[in-house]
Amino acid sequence: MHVVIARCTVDYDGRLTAHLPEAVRLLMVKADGCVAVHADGGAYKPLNWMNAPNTLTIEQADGESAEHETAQVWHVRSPKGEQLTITVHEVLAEMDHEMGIDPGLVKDGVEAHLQELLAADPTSIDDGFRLVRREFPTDIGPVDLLCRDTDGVAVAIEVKRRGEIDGVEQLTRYLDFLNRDPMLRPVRGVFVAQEIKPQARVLAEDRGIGCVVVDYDELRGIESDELKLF
Amino acid sequence: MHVVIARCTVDYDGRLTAHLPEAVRLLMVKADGCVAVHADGGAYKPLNWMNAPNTLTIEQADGESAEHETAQVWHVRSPKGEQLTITVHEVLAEMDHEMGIDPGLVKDGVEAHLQELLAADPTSIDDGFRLVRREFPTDIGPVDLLCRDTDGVAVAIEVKRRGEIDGVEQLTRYLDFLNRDPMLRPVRGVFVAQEIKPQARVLAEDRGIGCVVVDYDELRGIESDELKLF
DNA sequence: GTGTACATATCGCAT
DNA sequence: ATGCGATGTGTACAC
Repeated sequence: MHVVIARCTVDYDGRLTAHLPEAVRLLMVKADGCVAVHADGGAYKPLNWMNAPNTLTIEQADGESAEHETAQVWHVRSPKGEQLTITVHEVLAEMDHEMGIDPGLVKDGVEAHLQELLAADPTSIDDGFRLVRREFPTDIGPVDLLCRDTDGVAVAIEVKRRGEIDGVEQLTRYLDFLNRDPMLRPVRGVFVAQEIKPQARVLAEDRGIGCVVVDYDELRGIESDELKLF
Repeated sequence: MHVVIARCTVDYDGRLTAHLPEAVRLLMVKADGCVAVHADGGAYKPLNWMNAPNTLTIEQADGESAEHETAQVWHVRSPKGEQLTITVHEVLAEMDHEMGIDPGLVKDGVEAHLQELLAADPTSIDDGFRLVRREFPTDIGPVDLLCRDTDGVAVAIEVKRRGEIDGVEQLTRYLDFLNRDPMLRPVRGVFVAQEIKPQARVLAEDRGIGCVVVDYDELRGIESDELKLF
């Protein structure tokens, strides 16, 4: 990892073109060759960047350039033809350090957990729901949960952390395919999420898809309560 | 901007919980208070982070902690109740620098520009197109452009930098809703992008949606040519 | 403030 | 490679 604080101007030409006028910024070059230009604010996203793989060549200023206060020009090029040019006018601080490979991150609390909890107790979606299968396969991908309701009617369930329009589209596609299967037909749909956006709800209801909002912590509570009973 | 390279362990508890085992990483604290933990690879996204606003308190190790090799514990807390805890075992390098406010980024070539250019001259999509409205509202969100063709028929236009299947789905939804309005019906659709992926084109054509590929530089050229006429 | 769509999104997985 | 889904998405813009 190489870190430089420098007064610089930056130009990117690739998927779009962008220009950064002269200012003091942090330049970060990682071991895999990716480069990021950070301002002193604005969350974690850099102003400009180039992902690996790419090649970095640093052109030292010759005499004439030095007159124009240019110390270095960094050329970062990717195989796809993207290009980032950093003109370094002045280096204010610098740091270099070996870091080794990171052991990586352990996460908890994402959609998979929500799906597990609902699979363990589908009645938390609607009374009498019985699980047929998790990740029920269709030609266009697996449905999160397939259940049957009290009347024995098949119910396809799409689980999301945040319910937005895309999720309704996804469930609609699954329903289209599931309803071609004479063994399953008719299949109705239920959209389950911790939060459902109004426009997603409009679209879902317009298509006869039910909407259920669930609480992750509450589900986890119910789950642990039920475990206590055994 | 404060930058530290340190052997550390990291725990995040907020929208999810996550843990990073001990390793050498770069810690970045920006002037606005946001904090990022970077590994020496993996593009520009940090392993963990906390966006502004938040408060950072650094707890120096007391004697007992020092026995366990802990030098500092950083507590980052956001008003939303998210929390990032960085246990610093050893500081390997450090850097601190004032950078001032960044003058900001000038971008060119994003969808908004494309939409502006097309709104200014819809005939670059098809001869005789007249603009009715940009961001024409529907119950499920705004359509990029609504035009009328030479026959006075309404045309909904979805603009994308890169035309993929999602964009066709989006336009299809708008068309479904627009075609319920007796004042507009019938509404046809045109999908406009700098590049249209083959599968997106197949889907669009299957649904009777037209596809138009436009060249950004050329549009800008036409635009400046027309400006010259005035 | 809320809600929606865009992003040089990134990232991972399956085909 | 391409498509598709998830992300602690983040961010700007409209209502």
